[in-house]
Amino acid sequence: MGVSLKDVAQRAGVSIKTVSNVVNNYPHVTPQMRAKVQQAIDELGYRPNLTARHLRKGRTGIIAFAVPELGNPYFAELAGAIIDAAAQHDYTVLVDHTAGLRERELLVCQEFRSHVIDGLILSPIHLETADLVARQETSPLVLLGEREYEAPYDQIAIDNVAAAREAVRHLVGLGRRRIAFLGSRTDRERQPAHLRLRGWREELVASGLEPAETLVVATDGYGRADGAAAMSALLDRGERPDAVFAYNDLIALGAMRTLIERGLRVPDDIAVVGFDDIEESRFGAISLTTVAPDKHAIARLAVDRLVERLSGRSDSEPRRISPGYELVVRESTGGGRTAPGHGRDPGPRPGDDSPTPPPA
Amino acid sequence: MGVSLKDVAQRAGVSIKTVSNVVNNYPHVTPQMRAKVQQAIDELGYRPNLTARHLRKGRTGIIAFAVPELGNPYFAELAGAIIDAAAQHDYTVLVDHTAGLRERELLVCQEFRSHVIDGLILSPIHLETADLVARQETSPLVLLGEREYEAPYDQIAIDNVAAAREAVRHLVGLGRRRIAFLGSRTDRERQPAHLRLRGWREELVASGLEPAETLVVATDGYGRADGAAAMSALLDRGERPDAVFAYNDLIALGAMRTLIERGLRVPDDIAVVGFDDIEESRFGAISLTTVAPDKHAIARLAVDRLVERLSGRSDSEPRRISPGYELVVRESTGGGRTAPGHGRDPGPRPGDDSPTPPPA
DNA sequence: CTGAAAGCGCTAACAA
DNA sequence: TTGTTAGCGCTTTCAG
Repeated sequence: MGVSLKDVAQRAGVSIKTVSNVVNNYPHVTPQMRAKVQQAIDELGYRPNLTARHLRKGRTGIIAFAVPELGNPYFAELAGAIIDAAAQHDYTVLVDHTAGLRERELLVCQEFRSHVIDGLILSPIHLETADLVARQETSPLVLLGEREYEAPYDQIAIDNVAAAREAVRHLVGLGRRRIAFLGSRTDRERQPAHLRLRGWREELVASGLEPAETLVVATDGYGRADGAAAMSALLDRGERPDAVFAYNDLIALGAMRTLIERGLRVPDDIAVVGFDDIEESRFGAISLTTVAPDKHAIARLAVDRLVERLSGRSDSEPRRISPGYELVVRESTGGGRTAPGHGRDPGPRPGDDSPTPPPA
Repeated sequence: MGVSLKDVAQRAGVSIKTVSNVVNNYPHVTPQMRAKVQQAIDELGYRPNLTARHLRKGRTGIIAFAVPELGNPYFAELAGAIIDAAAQHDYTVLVDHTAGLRERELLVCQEFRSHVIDGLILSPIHLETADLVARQETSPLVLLGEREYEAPYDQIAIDNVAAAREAVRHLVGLGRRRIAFLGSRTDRERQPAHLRLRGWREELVASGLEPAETLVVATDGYGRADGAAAMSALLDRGERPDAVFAYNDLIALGAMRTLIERGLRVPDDIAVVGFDDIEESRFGAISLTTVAPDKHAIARLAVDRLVERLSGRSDSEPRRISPGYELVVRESTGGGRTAPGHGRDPGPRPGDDSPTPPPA
């Protein structure tokens, strides 16, 4: 086995407590004592057993971040931001993915590494309010993502309806009239409130246009292939939209690929808007207009909220917090061909951080 | 504090051991005893404290995977594969990123979460052989990535030189003569063996072409913006390559973006080849020809190797293992416009799994 | 400023 | 089949 405090103490001829003091940088240790102990530590190659420390202290300094799919750049980018935000508070992040399976989402939020992770940030897809309400685990949980829950947990999400409406408004402003929505869900379970779809509907109505259900295409997943397939399906059944608003960037990118393959011009024939602002969207042959949630704000808010609860500094009511977002106009809707990654960072619009009626 | 075994035992009126037996599904427990205990567990909402279990057992079931940047889809995709592979062995993965900083790479491989992670899979960039040799930490380490080390650790990496040569050969076979390399490093430290660059050089020479150093462009990082900048720099200094081989897909994608912005046609004017086969490469307006390492094989091999050492089943010599790869020809080099994601999965070529001279 | 001892919650001998 | 008990390595009172 490894070298323990006891071994070091023996070697240095001091008590275990003294070694502990040195290891933990306890201030009141005489320099010569410190030196002596340090030497023993070095000689033996001692490294503290964090597991034991965790057991003793009742916390580990590890938080988990669970996403549907790491292969989706949005979540990968978000994970990176969360790792950084957590590091600022001396927390390490354990990233897991649920593969978009309800079962795994349940597992993660119920009994995942109990007592090993201090808290959890979860971006669910299939979880229902009831699942959350039935949650046994007592460690703090912060929810991310598009869905809203009536459960007593903090939720960090941009105003999806407003953002979707802004995207659609942009298309309408461009003179588009037949605007399709790609990425509605096909779950057999009751269709959850789809905020982005609702935004599409509301804005069309507000603009005096009819939200034609024939222009709504469901997808199985949220990837490029799903977007490509959805676009094909739409075209194949004879629909000719003049614009497409996709649930996310990947679906939008897949759809664009299909359009190009079929010889349709973007944005001339069909304009495309996505959602997420993954880096890829800035660099495609045709850069993508998209709703850009402020990922760093989301990460920071989620981690801050979690850490606050962890530190017992806050037992306030759970809140819904809305970080900022902005619509980034690029070539796929006729936006200027600005060099990607340059000259377009006005900063996201300020989010609404004010308390909202607690979800439960 | 939480509910412990003792609490449950008390409640059920049995000993602590009996509860432990139930929790661990120890077979020899009478059904009625099991039921009684289970009831107490449910009533109290008991969940085992894994930290205590870890301390007792000396292992945690957690392995770490450290990559330079999660924002790079290659690493995100690989992380997903590793999480899945680890789950098969009942291991959980803690993903961390080093932000491409040498300091963080050192930290991760030296004292990262000591005794909390059972082992580490690391994809380094800046680490030197000497760093590895000086490593104190005794937990198993498996290395991934392009660099080769003379250190006593398992290394999983495709044959980068051969793969690069195959990519260049493909371009030469297309009649290209002025083939640029994008993504050489600009580190102030001594330039490490750059296998892909070496492959470029070797293949050009073998083809009777001269590897013109003016066609090699260094980049600061490995992202799309770096690729775009490198391509711009090359064109700005008046070079007119007829093909580009990039260190990775992101650089290739960025370069393509620049070419399109400047009105150059891909592949007609300039053909482009990348490396990594990230999903994005299949779905761009112009799909990207690329070297596709077998990510799932890499993940599986890395995890298997680590788990083997963890279980003490193997204290064999560290090995270099080369998983398979394949060159996927797509539109950026004039490949047929096959629908993305379809009809092109002959499976990677078999890798060389035979033992090679141990790295140390 | 340093030492002795208790105990975090669990597992695994060993006993009964 | 179930109970008792001794630690895993650490932090933390409480004395000295």
